[in-house]
Amino acid sequence: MTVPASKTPVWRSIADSLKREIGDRHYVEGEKLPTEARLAERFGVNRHTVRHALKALAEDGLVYSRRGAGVFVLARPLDYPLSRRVRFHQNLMDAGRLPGKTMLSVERRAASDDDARRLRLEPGQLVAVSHSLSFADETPVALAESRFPEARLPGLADALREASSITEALGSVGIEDYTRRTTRLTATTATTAQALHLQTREGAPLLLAESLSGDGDGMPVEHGQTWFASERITLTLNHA
Amino acid sequence: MTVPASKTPVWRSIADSLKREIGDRHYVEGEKLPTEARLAERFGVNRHTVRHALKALAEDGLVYSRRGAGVFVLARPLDYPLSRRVRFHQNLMDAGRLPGKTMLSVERRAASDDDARRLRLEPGQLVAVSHSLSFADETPVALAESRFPEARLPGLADALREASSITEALGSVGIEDYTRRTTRLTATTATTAQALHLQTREGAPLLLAESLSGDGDGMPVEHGQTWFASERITLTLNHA
DNA sequence: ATGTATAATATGTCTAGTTGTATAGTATAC
DNA sequence: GTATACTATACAACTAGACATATTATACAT
Repeated sequence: MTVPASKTPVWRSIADSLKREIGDRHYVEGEKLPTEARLAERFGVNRHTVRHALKALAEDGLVYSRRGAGVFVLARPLDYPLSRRVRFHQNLMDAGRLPGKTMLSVERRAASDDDARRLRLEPGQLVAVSHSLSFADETPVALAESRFPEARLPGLADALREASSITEALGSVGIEDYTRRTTRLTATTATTAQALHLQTREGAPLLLAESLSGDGDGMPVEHGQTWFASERITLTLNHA
Repeated sequence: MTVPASKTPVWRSIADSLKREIGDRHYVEGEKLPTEARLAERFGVNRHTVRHALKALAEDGLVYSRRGAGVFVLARPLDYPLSRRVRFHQNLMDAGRLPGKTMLSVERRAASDDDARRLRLEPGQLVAVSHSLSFADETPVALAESRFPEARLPGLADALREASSITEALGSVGIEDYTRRTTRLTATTATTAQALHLQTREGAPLLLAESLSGDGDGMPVEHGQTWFASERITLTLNHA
């Protein structure tokens, strides 16, 4: 259900943060750290909490303080927490176009009010719903649920079941050209089921892209949600 | 001592009561609720029962609590368009929200290898580093850490400290026009410190946008990371 | 230049109050 | 029996403000 609550006190994470910065030479030996008040502002905590963190650093012999003057760097830590950013650097431009895609299921069902509004159908008309899993080099990176206006594009559900790609399936029902209209991005955490598919842990950060695609005339042809395993993938936008 | 046998638990009716009061603007955005102890007194229950009710409100995103400080009222979610020319203030005002930004800290320090590569400096040259927090109607929505090539734009750190916006600060050192070159999007979960700033819980989903902006000639002027409180904001891409 | 008074900053200490968490216990409903 | 709802107590973690004390920066007189 919930992410295992790490019970690291705030002051400790602040201490680690400063330790890392000293280790990375953001502050050099002899240099004065920002004042307690500024650090408190920066970390969004009370001055006393910062003092607690600084006390820990002082006890480690990393800094020392002089009343009225400031806090100064004494030495670098022998070892400090490694910087995060150990990431898979997978570049992809367009959400949902990845090599390696497995169709998990394709169903036909009546459009919900929401589906109908987005796909410009009447509630109750048929929509094709597909669930799919995308891979990059055998590793699952994205889980998608897409809805198509089956009522307007009869035979699409069957085509989706047989075709090897969405583009191909759409082509077989007469849509030669479809483009993404909008994408809305948020972050979520993985449910149990999502974690299973994406081979990650429950509560892992996921990037959720909700998209709407249309044909050349702007008529919607697909509306769906794609969950990316954020630890394995990065969406890159080139504002060219 | 006799409690009337009702089907709904006491904590739920307390939650409903508070919910109604917040809805009725009895308590406004950002305002602090009475302490748990006082609420317990007022409703004639144990503090833990009040806590149970407050937990429900927090899960609905209505309130947020800070240990040692109190419980505060939050605001509603909103949409945030991502485009080449990122103008936070304009976007929020278009959405009918009152934008705000507070500079948490501005420092100058030596560029790390990573900073240097991205900003096209030599390692060790000066970079200006700012931490800032953006608001919509008093509710924090984004936390940012930005790095600027101070070596190439002397005086920028001071300008950032005084100016009311990044655009203004860059303008004062001769950068009239800057645009976003790339944005990389991932999802993460909130660390303790991030949760504090964004007034959310530890482990809450965050949308992380890493961006690189350049001037008219393509020379980098800013490189930074922005963490969006995903429960309060959605990034929207218009593939126009 | 040098010394001095003064204001502004910065850290040190103290008191009080608030939320977070852990543990234990009681009554009631199913 | 065993959850569920609630009470009771204690302590940890953090905030908030006030004030003392040490240091630095500034202005000014000499």
